[in-house]
Amino acid sequence: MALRPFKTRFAPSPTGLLHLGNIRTALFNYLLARQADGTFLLRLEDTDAMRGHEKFARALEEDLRWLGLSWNEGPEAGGGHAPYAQSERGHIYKEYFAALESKGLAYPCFCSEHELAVARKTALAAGRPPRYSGKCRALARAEAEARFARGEPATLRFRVDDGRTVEFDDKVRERQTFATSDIGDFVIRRSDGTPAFFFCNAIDDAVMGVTLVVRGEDHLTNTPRQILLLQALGLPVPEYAHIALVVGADGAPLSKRTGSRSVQELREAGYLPVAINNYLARVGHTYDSNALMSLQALAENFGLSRLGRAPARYDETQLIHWQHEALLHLSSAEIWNWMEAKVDALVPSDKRPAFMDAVRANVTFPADALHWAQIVFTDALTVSHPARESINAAGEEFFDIARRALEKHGADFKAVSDMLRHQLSVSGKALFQPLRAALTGELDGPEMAKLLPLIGVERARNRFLSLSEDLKPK
RNA sequence: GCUCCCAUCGUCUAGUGGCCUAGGACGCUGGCCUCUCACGCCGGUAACAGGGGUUCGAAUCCCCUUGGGAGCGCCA
Repeated sequence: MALRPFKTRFAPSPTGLLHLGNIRTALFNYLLARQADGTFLLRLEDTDAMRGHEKFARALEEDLRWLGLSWNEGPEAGGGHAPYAQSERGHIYKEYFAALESKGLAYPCFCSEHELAVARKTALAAGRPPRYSGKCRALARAEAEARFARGEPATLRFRVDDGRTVEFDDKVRERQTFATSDIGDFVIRRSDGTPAFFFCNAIDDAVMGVTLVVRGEDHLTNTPRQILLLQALGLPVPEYAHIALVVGADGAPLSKRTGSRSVQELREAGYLPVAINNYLARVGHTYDSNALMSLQALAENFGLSRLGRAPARYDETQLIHWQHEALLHLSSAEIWNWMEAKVDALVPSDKRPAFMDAVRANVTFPADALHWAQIVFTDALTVSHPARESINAAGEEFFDIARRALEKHGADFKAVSDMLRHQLSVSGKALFQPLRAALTGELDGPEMAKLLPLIGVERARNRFLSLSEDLKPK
């Protein structure tokens, strides 16, 4: 085979939102292409018009771009193999159907769906693999044409002869051997004339010059069929790498039940792309370094040989770890940008740097930032149960003195707490906890010395005042 | 049911016959720092699924069992 430029691809079907498993496959393909300075191709597998929706295609492209997984061939990016949506490539598949038929490698099958379903069921019940019987294999050409003429629907089946083996070297799983007798004749064109997924997928990979297909392990047993198809057509066969699937915390396939979320949901929750990429690149794959890496570094150090072969579990606590790491690397401007408009509206522009400085170590998601912004810059205060207990334990006098300290020293937290310490002879927890509780409604959070000036004397004073009122014996 | 794949701390993993009294990361946890939480630093907890072989020697090789995953469609 002539040396062809390195090309990987991601070929999702736009029938729903992208989830972590999909994205991981996309990431690996992207990383490999980038590492080899090759091409990362995006193709939309929308063969089934009923389920493939334009809006999902757009969402998927947006997700990919957001993660930084830009494709250099495909929709919008262009390239020499357009169109990149299978729904628009019918004429290409048609040619290959014809080629196969003329070589006698494919034949029409008039078996009804119902008939096949029954056969499958009985085979299963009898402990046999549910393969196609080959009933229409030997149909005379004349008979087939007569039935066509009568308007009988037929699928087109690819002929797979028994007694051969198909072998290939999987880049992750190494040598794979399959017996053709385990495969059986399979449908490549549905009775409504649309091409089957298997078929388009293989043809497009070959025709588009894909040299390495990295996909989920669920496609492993599809591979020999596709190889047979490509060989029959004299098309180049790409190399394959089948990666283990990601499963949920319970070891079962990933689902919403097990906490898996769509990329869109993760984005909305405020996860950073670099966090997601670093996490995903380490699920079932390992790097020497535990540091946060850019896509470039992730690509440079990626290796199919460093991939595990067992299904890996999705673990959100590790995703959150990478989110923390990612946050640490952001500049103030970037953090500010990351926090949402809601936060923006609450924080006076001259207080932004101080607010960011005070709060950033305590923030994992924009929602956390919003929470602190509300505490600091709005009058309303929700007091948590433990904070309330701490306040009650401190008592009325505590907050009277706190108020006076504030009036005397202003928003100087150290001076305020010192005054309380001396006048009430309290220190440590008994001193600081009620102060924090009264001022923020929480028992933990950013440094008070930083928060108090932001809250301001007026608002702080009101909080102390209203507590003194509440706690006054009736 | 049949075929294929897989199996190291709770999780992601390092480990390819002696360097393993099994290493790292996340989590959890003790300490320091400290008003708290977080950050940071220093510790700790915790695994070779089970059973047979092979070998001077096995996490590493073989077999069986168990467990998990995938496929067997006119789904993608």
